[in-house]
Amino acid sequence: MPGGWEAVRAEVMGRIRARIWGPGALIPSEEVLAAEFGCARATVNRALKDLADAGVLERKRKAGTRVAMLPVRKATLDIPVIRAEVAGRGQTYGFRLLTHSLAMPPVAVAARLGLSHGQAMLHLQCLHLADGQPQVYEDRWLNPAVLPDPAPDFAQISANEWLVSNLTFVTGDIAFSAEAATMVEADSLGVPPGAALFITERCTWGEAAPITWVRLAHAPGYRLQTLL
Amino acid sequence: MPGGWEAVRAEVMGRIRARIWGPGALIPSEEVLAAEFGCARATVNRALKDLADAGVLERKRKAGTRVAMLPVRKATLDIPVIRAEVAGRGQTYGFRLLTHSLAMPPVAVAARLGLSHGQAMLHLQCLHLADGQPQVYEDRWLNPAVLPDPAPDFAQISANEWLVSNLTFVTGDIAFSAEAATMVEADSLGVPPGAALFITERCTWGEAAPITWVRLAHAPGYRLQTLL
DNA sequence: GCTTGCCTTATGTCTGGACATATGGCTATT
DNA sequence: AATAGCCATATGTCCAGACATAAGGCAAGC
Repeated sequence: MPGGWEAVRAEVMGRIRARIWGPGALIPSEEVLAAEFGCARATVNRALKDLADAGVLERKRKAGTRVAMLPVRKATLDIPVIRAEVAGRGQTYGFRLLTHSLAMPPVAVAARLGLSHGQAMLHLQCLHLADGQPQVYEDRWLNPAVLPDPAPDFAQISANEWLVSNLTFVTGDIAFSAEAATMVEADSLGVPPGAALFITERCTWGEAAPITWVRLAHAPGYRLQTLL
Repeated sequence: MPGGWEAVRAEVMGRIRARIWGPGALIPSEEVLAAEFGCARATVNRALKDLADAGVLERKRKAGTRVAMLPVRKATLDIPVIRAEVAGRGQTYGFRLLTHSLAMPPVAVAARLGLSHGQAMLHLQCLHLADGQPQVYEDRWLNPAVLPDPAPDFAQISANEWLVSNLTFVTGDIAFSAEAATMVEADSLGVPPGAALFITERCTWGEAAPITWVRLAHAPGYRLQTLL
């Protein structure tokens, strides 16, 4: 039964589907499977690791490999860069800086980034456009300590793009939710106040210091989609 | 410089951060790096593959490995099973079947699943509760062909749970958006009509036949969160 | 009975070697 | 000049063997 690690994965997956190995069941060890499939243990390892990454199997040293009780499906979605997303739809991208100031961040933001709340941050509000139509309203707080001395002109280049191409961030988190449009958002996006908006909220930290907190309010109709 | 493939990954990542290898730059071949780091090529391969999976590198045969121009960050989020999610917060899970009928699906649903629109499907509407409070309004169309002859009693077990533990699905897609609450949703969730709801829409197909289309409307306050 | 520590075992990783496969670029042909 | 075919090369995969590491379970000691 040749075909490489993908064949092994397919065979194992098949047995799980056929309920030869039901949910929670312990499956044979890598060594045994390697002998059965006539391949090296490393090949079985590759296949099982892949299934474990996908959430189908649960592996623990010594305990062995078992079929996940609840097949917690994992989806990988790539965080879109707005310009690329707009360009990908064949529309022309535009961008307008609305406000730009050094101010005290709300406690929630400072706390989230782990900054003392006596620290001023750069506050940017801007609008991303597709073919002239407002697409995303962006509200961003930026740690001034991470910027170079002649600070970039954020009226020319979107803060997001400057950051991704100048600071390779180490860690961060992202959250999605739905919220009613505030007055400002409604006004900027050209929708009635209270309209349902898709919200992306992101925090990123650099090697030592926090970098930025950003909240994106997407115009109605926005869908975040991915394969399972 | 020992330490295994994670050390190699860290070193490579460090050079990218330090802009020794800038965005778009071609980095040395696996063989060269293996010689430099004093390890086997397979170890370098493991490290580079990991960074490629994370979206930091782009690899092509013969062309070599280069630093991604736009570091498209990928986030993996695990699709929650509502019962587990509620239980995980220490709340007691509840579930109410609202309607249950065999009916013609809307064209959009049938088309999405690839069924001829002359085909009747099982239509379920139900409500998921946490400590008695409505959490999620579920609207589901289910292909009756995938059910066993004495169909499960979906008033007792949530369709979602019956499916995940009885049909290991092969493929599917999922989409997230924000929409204003319809009358029915508002009524069921106990929110004003038009409130901003977080919507999850999922399609799943089995080996041969489509299985189900489901739309979940989450009560206000719901956040889908993950690390980058 | 309860705890502590060893011992076995299954997975995780590394090595050094090999072949497979895709593909950019060169070369020879039209 | 345009095109078709070949070749060198970088990645993808595989193998057989080895050691590392975590952790379940058993046994000895308290």
